[in-house]
Amino acid sequence: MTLYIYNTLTKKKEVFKPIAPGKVGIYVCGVTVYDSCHIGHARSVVVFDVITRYLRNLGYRVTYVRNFTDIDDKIIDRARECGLSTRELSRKYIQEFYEDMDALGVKRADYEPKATEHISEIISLIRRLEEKGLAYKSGSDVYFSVEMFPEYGKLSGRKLEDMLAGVRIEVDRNKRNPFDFVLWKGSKPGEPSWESPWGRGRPGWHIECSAMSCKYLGPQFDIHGGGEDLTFPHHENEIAQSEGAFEKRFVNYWIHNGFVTINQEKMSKSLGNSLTVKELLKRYHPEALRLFLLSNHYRSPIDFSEQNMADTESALDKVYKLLDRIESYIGNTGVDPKELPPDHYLAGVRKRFQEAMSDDFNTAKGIAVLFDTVRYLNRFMDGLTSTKSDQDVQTLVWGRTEILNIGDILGIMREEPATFFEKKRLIGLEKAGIEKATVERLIAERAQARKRKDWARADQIRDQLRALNILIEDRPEGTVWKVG
RNA sequence: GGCGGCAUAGCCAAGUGGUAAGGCAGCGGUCUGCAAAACCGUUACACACCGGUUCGAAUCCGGUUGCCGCCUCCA
Repeated sequence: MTLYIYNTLTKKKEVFKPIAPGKVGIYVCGVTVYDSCHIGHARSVVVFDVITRYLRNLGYRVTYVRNFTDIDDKIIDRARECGLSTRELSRKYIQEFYEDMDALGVKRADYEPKATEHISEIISLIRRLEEKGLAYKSGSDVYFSVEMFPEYGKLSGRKLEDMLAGVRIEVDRNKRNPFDFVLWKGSKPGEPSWESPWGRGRPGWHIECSAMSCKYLGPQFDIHGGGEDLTFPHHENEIAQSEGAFEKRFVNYWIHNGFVTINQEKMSKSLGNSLTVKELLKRYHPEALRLFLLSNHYRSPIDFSEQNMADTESALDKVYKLLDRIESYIGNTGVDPKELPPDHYLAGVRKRFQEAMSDDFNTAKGIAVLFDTVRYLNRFMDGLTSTKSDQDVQTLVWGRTEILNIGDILGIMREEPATFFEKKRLIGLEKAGIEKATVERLIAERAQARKRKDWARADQIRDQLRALNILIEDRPEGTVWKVG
């Protein structure tokens, strides 16, 4: 199936053609590790996790690189505040990043390079730029000269003249042009630094990505991603550095994800509305967060709100309920899904999902296919009679396989239904501050009342539970409950 | 000021030059001791507004309004 990708560079959806047939090299800008990850970081990481999963599902051999920026001004400032070394601080937040992203079911990248571990690559790249006349030393710093790179601005669609007209950058005397950016920054006493041909210092922000992407993917590769805010200046500068140094096209497809807003407001420290992943994981099932992040197209903004999360949770429950329903029907029949009955609807599911995902990774559309399938299977089960036929069981096994296959790509439906609902209950109890034993005692009591057909008492207990925000559901095999 | 994006039902959100996916919520029904869940049915004076192109546009073009992002560290 033809994969289309919207390319920020051309502002068009293009047919994806890898440089080497069957292989894809992808580099995504990771986080600067000076603070906890927020939901915006999570979106970017989850989106590119799904993109790489999907590329692999299509059969590509993917080399996925996602970096950590572990040295820069913010890290230095923050480390000073915390009384830690920059190394200690960045380690702490890298560990936290992994805790958060593991919980969200994000797979590790193939390479996760850190800037501080690639100083020599960075230095040799800067030297190369210097040799080509694209970089100059000024004071204790080394800058990239944007005027020496005629295509500067091609990614973000800006022209130097235009930008200069509305310049808001304070003029830096060290720079020849206000848009020149630092490649190597001389260090002040007490700052972390490395030896270099220009004296002790540290790399500028942009150069690490040029140096590390080249090391792991070569000077030219297929896909480069990141948040949309990175388009300018970061990615623009990466292009200038890499194409300036190697004189060939750096990246074929640029992918940028949109932002997360909180109740329609931009998330920012000054508004005090940033939501950390760690905090959110206490309130929501990780897969609900993940499904929420994938429910809009990756390039559109997505608004986080209690309401939107509640909707997403209900939607996710619906899929797990179906899986639960299927499992309790088929039991451990050990049916081999290879001997599948003809079912035209189920036969088309995979293709429809692929069509959605191949259209610029349209997860929202793909999720619609998932729910269509859920409805189909629920309807199918409604029509089942009490005599279990092999044919029916096989159809359900097939259906479940298709659901789980979609789940594999989106990174959801990773749990057994029973585990999922149990985890949700625990999160709910935690939020509501209720003991599990209390709930179970009341349900047992109600079961007794129901047994002797004391409906008044049974309903009274149900109301009591409802007051605690516990909702119950009587099934043939017993009563189940959840936190509302 | 420059560049770009978005405006679809109560809410969230896809999509297409030929007359609107999916989710949530609501209502009616089946089911249930009653509920819940699930399913069935139902819910858009037609897709911000005004022009234009077209046999036909919400989908293409131009303009207007509103919202947002980037241009400074930022996913």
